[in-house]
Amino acid sequence: MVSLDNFFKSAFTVDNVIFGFDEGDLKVLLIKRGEQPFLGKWALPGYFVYPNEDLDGAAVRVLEELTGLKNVYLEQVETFGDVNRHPFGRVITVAYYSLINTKDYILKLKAGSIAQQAEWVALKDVNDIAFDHAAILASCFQRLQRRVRHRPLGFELLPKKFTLTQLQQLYEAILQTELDKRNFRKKILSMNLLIDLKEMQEGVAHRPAKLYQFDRAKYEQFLAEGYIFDLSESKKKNGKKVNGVLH
Amino acid sequence: MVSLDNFFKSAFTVDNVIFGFDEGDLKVLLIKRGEQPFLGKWALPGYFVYPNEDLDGAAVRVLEELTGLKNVYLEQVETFGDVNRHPFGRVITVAYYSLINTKDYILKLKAGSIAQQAEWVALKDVNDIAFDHAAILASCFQRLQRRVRHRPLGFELLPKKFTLTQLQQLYEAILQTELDKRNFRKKILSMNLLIDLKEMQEGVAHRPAKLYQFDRAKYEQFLAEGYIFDLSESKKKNGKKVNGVLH
DNA sequence: TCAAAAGTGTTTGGGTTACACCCATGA
DNA sequence: TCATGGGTGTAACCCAAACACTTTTGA
Repeated sequence: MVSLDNFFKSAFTVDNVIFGFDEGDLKVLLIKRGEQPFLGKWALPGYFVYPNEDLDGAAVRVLEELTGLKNVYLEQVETFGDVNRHPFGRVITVAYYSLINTKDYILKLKAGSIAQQAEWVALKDVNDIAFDHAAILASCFQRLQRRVRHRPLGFELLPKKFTLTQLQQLYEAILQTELDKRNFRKKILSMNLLIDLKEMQEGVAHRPAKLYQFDRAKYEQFLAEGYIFDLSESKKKNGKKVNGVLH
Repeated sequence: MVSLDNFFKSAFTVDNVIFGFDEGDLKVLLIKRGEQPFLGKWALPGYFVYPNEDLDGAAVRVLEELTGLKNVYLEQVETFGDVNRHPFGRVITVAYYSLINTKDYILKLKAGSIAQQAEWVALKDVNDIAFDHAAILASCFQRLQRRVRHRPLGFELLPKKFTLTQLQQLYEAILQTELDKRNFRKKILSMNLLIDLKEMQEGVAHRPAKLYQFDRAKYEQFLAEGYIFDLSESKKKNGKKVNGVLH
């Protein structure tokens, strides 16, 4: 039997996939690393978890140090622990993703930060990032795609006031499909989670759209009452619907 | 800036929620701990991850050392890292669950194993277990409940040959609901993932049931073709169906 | 008046639900 | 012959999907 001391030589980090939505594209916030290893390379923001800090706390800290944002949607996804994933020793990393409204975002790069610079990169343009971050990003994106079918998360990525078309474009970006405008509006409005602000877009060169706001209070009330939101769309293959199986 | 050395003083473990199905109940395999901390207390099987071992590998090892089983369904769920969750120092744990057929199971308790004994405990009878294992168990069970709606996992928990009633009882145990017999059979059979073995139950004091087997080859073929299985049942609240929202 | 995006209803098909009685076997 | 669980079909309903034209604004 090995002495337990041999096990207390590891470290762990959190890495945070920060999603934002801008110009019709789903984007991720990447940093240019200001430290070894992978100095100067693009990577997901992340850092070691401090001894007196729990995992969620570390994820919040990483996000806050970089963006100044607190109280945003944050969810743990998966832990990556390949033996040689970090050149400095045994380091496993707990991956989180968060959803922020890019309009709220103010880039904060502290002196001595792990990041030299930070940049929003469209998901499809991400390539060659440090560590196993490509796998982490893929896993988090997949989780987001699933979650968004069952919970009204889209609003986290939009400004307070938004149009239904913006919301639809966001869902299309996340789900990587096209959605039918009329059906989308019917479903979204049937949730009863949108407040019609009785305001209009201004200064657009076409018919202005109505502005809506997410009714967070009502959502939390629904949750408390035990309602389950299932935003799922059915899945098809070759235009043929695949049957559900249970019940 | 702290020296990185300060971070390399932690350890991590895996804990494994091993589900089995027996006598109409969903059960978990618990061990009586043969080591400090929590010596003599019931806990989930788990152990430190060795320096040369990745996380999935450690989960497989823990399972295999205890049950002798390999190649079973195993899925990482969540990582728990509260600062004081382990009395010996900073130890985070990666939680997995696995699904096994209790008929295949042969308890192996090696000398010097971390377990003094092991026992199948019905989910509802689990109480007062070591560490934060209650939270881990809850998280894994929740994951199982979700997964089983979308993937044909039930078969992992049954003997090779089973009856439709056994399968239904299993789903009822996992989902903690009652299911309609006729509708359940219709859906399950419409999956086309069951092989009718043309055999019958024997020695039962009632009309014998047909035996079926899961068609794993066809399932994998379907997966490869991109089919998505959605075994979801709709959710109700007060008998009123809650609308889906997307598309 | 033109371009651009907003906004709006109806029909159809398929899947989910609810529901009750006869069958085969061993005791 | 009785108790026990096995096995089967249909009708109603609801939701998802498909689909096209009019409206409003700024340029």
